[in-house]
Amino acid sequence: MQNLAEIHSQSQPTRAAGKGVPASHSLTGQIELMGAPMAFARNGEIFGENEPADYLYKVVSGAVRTYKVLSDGRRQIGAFYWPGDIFGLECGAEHLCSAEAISDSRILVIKRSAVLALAARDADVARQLWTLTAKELQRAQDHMLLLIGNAQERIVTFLLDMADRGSGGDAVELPMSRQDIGDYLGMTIETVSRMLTQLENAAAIELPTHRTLILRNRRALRRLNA
Amino acid sequence: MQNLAEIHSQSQPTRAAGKGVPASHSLTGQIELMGAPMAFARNGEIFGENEPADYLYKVVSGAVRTYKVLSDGRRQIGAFYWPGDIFGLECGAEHLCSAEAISDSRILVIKRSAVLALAARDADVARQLWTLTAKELQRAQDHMLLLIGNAQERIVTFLLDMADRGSGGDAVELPMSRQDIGDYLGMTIETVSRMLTQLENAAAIELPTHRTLILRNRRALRRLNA
DNA sequence: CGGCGGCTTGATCGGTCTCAAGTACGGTGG
DNA sequence: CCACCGTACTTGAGACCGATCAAGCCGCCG
Repeated sequence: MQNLAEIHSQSQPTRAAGKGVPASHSLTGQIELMGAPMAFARNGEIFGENEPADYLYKVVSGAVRTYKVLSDGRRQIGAFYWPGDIFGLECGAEHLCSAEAISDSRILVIKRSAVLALAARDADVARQLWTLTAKELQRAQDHMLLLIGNAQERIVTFLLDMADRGSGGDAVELPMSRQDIGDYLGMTIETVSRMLTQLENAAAIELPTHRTLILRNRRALRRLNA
Repeated sequence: MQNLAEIHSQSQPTRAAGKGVPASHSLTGQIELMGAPMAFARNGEIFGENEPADYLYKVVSGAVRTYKVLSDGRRQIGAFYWPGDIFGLECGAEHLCSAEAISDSRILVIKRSAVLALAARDADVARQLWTLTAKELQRAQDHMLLLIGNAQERIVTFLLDMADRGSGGDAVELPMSRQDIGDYLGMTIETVSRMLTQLENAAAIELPTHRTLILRNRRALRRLNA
């Protein structure tokens, strides 16, 4: 039910983009016409590290995590993707990380070869592939800055990020587990939990459900964020 | 003196590439013809964060660091660049980090507008701009993985990296200070120093000079690295 | 109602930072 | 060539933060 609602709210702007497309979104528009929607169950693998990167992906509904697993078993989550986000785009022939659905998701699956062929003819499309990768780079660099802060700074930055990417209001649905958050921020679930409790006690946030976050004092959060 | 020698050893392969250019290096070849060499003194600023990204850069001799400074004064070094490396390439209009010469350096300075114009006409050049950014992304992701390890793992990975990028032998010149290393690895200079001493005591490395590193036991290092 | 998985809370341990001296090195001038 | 100085680096002691290990709690689903 919830998924169906999400599909509607997401696919409508998509169709609109397919008609009156601003130049800067032509890749998104043209690409989507080449894509086939697919359903992935919660925790289902979308692609694995070192697999051939024959496709790229766009989230229609649900949410996705990309990650690498280190030799000692630790898992580092590289990014979370929301409806509208494109992921799995590689310049080389293989995926550099794995991707899984965080919740039941619908994903547009797009043939890479078709996109590359288009890019070879259309400089505009080529530039947008480059732009997408540059955005990923910027995201990775911001993520690096996150990892050098202390636990509180990491959590606060993360929560503000989540809120910015959500509906815009103060209530945010967190589709990922505490383990996911920990693996994204480079800390244990215990520390994640403690920091959340601490922020709740400080009246900066509220957690009516484990997966529901309400920002109560953005100003205070931004101050802690420094 | 040393600089002149470096310029020679570096500029020769460059000239060779300008003549019989493999397709996959055409950007490097064509771009260099558009560049003007410039000298930067040790610690000299090459560009600053948020400045217009009108140029991109290629190290001829010396070494370069890119970094961001956080509001609380901490500095995070994003990458080190050696002769042959290209840096400062942005997809957007502004630089996202600052860049400084680590030692006295000669840098090829290339007009971005010329490169972009070329890319708009030549799909091959466009693809190589994309490839360069994708390489940066991969580097940033590896750097993230570095930051989640403990101090010993970070140092060991760093040293092995340095050795790989050096002449290939076991002796490596480290042009950067302990502070640079610390800001790259997200730790204090004291911890950097302690880890180096510890590795030296374990006979894994040797530090005849503060800036000279000799790997004595790569196997042991790789094991610590895990 | 029972059981399981995900989350929280508590106590302790260890690693890294911080603060504070001490030391070696490179450059400069006598 | 040596003495001097300043900077960069090393070493040490103590505090603090987050990891670890171990219970306990909550919500969910059968």
